[in-house]
Amino acid sequence: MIDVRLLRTDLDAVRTAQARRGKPDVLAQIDAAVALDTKLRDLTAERDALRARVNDLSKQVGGLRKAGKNDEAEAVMNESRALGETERQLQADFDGLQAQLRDVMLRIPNIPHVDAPNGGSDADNPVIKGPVNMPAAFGDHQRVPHWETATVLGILDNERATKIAGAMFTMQRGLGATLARALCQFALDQNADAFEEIRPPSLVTTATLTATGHLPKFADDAFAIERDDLWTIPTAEVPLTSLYAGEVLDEAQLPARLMAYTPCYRREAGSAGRDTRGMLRAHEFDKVEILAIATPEQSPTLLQELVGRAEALIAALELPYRIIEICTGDMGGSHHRSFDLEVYAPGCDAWLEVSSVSWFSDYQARRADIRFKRHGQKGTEIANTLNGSALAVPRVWAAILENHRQPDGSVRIPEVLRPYMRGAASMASK
RNA sequence: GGAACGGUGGCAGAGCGGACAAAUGCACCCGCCUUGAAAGCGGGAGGCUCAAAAGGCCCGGGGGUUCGAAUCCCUCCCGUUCCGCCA
Repeated sequence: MIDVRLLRTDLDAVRTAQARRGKPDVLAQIDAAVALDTKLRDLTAERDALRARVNDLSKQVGGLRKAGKNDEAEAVMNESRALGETERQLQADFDGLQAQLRDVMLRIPNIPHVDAPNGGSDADNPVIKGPVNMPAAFGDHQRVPHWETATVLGILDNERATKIAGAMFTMQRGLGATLARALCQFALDQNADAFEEIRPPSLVTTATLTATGHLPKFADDAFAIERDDLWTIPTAEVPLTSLYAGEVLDEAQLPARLMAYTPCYRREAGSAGRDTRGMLRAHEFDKVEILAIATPEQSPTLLQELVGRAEALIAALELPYRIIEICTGDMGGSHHRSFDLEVYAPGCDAWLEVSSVSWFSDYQARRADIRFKRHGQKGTEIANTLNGSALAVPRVWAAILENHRQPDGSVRIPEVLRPYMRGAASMASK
């Protein structure tokens, strides 16, 4: 959520910034929020004055009773009783308005960072680095889609995954499964110097999924376990962001750096029929996420650090990549500023998004109620959150199969992964 | 799933219808004392809302009773222990 106070103090700035997203309905939501907020504040003043009166009368009753003046006490009680009726009515109105305001506020997106590039769609995302590791030319042996190579090598069995779980599920076998696990372990180990490893729940409550901004707007994208009122997580961002929800952290604890490997579940509603082959899109996949909870001042540096860490992993895997910045029209609703890391897959002839690193300013932290206290200062302040995929398995898995495919049809395993694959240097058909 | 007992400030823990934002201890901050520190003594300090003051709200969440609820009632959630089941 953005701070409601911004609507009162900097309405024009909010409008201008939100207009950069190019979503007309957002401006309408802002107007609605302003109207509700104004009414709510008037009502609050009215209700509080009434309450003050009731509180005062109640105290009088206590005093009169003790003094034995029961008749006078009775009169005051009657007056207070009458006011109580009005108070209850005002409170009911208040509750209704507040719920409406919250509902609108939850749907208003974050304010883009001043440096986020303007643009209307992903076509406008500028490439800010790369291509890196791009060979002058790819060999014919690399122009083979990973699903063909994987089938020949017997390391991917999506037909049986479909038999077991339905369309859009994948299943790796043998060294293919080992490779998926190796990528996760590698990503965790590479970031263990600065991040605490967490193994969080992958099923979460509605409140937790709301904190990150996935609800209420994107309910269709998540699997719901209705009987138990739980949701499957689309990313480890969800449980990690809420790890300190409702808590007040000491300034010295920041930045808190957390990382987690989790399975990720996405319904991919609206994507039926797209990327049906191979590993490019699935309902369930593995990912290692790195995340920071920080002060606003620490955030810009952390954002660069997270991008750098994601980049280092891809570079170590000897894959061609580039970094793009997400423009205002393509940015996620919770995002303040974000960058994507794309890997080139010669077999598919496509740039695959393998990592997305974002700064959420205080948008998620306000929803999750994560605050911190500065030394020597009164009060608390909303924290900032940032996160990024250190490594998302499926597309990296696919890119390895395509980039590292050898003329003889085998796939070379990058050096850095071999210790995680029982020393295997390549995957070849039997 | 069943039973019992709990959920109060950063932590521990009292309060169980009327001046309770809430005793006390620990931790914390500021003084005094001291060469410095500890101990001791004195003082301070919760969060949210409001531009601020006033006011209001917050004793797990929600609802109810009452002139008045941390305190009584209902309900949900969470925790601990025991039983059952189980990887």
